[in-house]
Amino acid sequence: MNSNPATTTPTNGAGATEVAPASSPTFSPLYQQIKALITQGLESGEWKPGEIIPSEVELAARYKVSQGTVRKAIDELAADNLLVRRQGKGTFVATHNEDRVQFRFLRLLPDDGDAHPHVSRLLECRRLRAPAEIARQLDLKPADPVVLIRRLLQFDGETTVFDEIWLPGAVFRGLTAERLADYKGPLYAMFETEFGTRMIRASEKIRAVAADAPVAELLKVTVGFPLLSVERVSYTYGDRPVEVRRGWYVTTGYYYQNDLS
Amino acid sequence: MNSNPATTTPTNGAGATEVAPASSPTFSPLYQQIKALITQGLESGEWKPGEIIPSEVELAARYKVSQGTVRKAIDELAADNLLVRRQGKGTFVATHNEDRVQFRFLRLLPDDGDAHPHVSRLLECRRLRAPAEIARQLDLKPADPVVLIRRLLQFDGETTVFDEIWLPGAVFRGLTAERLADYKGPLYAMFETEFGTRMIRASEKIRAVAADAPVAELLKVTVGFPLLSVERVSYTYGDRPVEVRRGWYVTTGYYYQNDLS
DNA sequence: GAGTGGTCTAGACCACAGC
DNA sequence: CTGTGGTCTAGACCACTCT
Repeated sequence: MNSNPATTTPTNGAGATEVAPASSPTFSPLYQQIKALITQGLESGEWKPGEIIPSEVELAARYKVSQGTVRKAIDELAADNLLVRRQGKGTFVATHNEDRVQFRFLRLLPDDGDAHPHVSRLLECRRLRAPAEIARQLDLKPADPVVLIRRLLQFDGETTVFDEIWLPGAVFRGLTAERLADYKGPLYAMFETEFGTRMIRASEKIRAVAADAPVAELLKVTVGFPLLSVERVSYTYGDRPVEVRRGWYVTTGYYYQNDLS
Repeated sequence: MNSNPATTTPTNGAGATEVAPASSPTFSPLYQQIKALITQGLESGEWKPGEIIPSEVELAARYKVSQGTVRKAIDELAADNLLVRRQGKGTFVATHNEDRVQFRFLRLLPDDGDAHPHVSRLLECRRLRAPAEIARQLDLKPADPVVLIRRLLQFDGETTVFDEIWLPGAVFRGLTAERLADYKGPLYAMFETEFGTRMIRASEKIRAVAADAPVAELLKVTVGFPLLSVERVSYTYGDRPVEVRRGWYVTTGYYYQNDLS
């Protein structure tokens, strides 16, 4: 039938000319099945972030479909930011490392100019049992182990962001303050290279809140000062949540940039 | 050569088998030229919002290209939300009217549930000369005529949003408080059907600010209360700015939803 | 020159909507 | 049944990159 791409080859076309049998109630186009197969390869680690994947011709041969079908599958994966096409070179697995795609997840910009390297200052990194709300958002059982990271971000020397980051303990097993402090570059790059967990997408809830005493002191503002509250849940392959991040942003001189299209 | 799609037909292929001459320094794919031609048809009003455009076969014949090339052009226009494909029916010009695509531009959601019809209360609508900053953002000359709309939005009876909306006076010539009050439905739908100006995309700068006295009174909060400040510039065809909107949102019980992907 | 992705074509067939 | 968009194929050629 036309439903189970869990095997190595797509379900259509034992022969070459035969195409979608279709008419089944759960019809799925061939290229969607190919897309799922490629995603499996990404998820299983067959092709790692930054690496090149086989050429379209090779994949077409492997999956016994035409190059055009592979192309359409890759097109969608590239649109989803899972793959990156480079004409003349090949197709690569997207990575949080050597990319200026970090402005995809940190959208705080200065009122003037644009570029802004930031410095992270780690406050703590400890393991504890998940509070009920965090467990719910991470799809864990209550009291499952989690890692809590608290940190400050400075832009041009100004303390601008306070983050509380919650991660499932089972996935981030060897994560310690030392390893965090040693690592250069964005957190998501570390998660990807050190723990094999790649953030694919995120969903944010944004509010304006008044600074309470502890946060006010960290961000060097007065109690009651208006802060941008950003609550983010990040997802990896299969839409599995793997991070809850609660951020408090000082938005004097900086703003959160968003494009509606 | 391969550069001027301002004429009625694409620049490639006088014959049928001849394809892109290319090798020119300003190479542009055929489907991009088709895309530009279709966009012209949208902008000129040849096909109006909500209407159906010619079938792929027809367009292919008109432009003297293959159906596949037209298809790729339409695919991109649909991805940009300028067109909407409906299998079995045809391809339609996107519209702000009969669509639940209004949640694309108003992203305030209640903490529980999801749906939320809102009521608009018009405070004023008057014409004046553009302040320097507004003129700059709307790409007008200082002191050019503009329309200023001030209004409140209520969700479930709660006053949640105060908006100041600036529009170029030349485009919105007959816009009055009466017409605004009479019109049912979202503003962008009215702009589209009454003034032929369709909003395509928008860019927002979001901050947390303290309510000042006038805004606090309108939103029924205390002075200094944290509000979400949303400054939006909206664009129509050709990336021409046609609206500046400054909103103040009460985010207790509501949040601004954003997806990073 | 060889290999990669990118474009374009032509033709076949399928899924869906409306008559 | 007809017309629409949606899928799939096969082949040709172009643009880009590296050797």
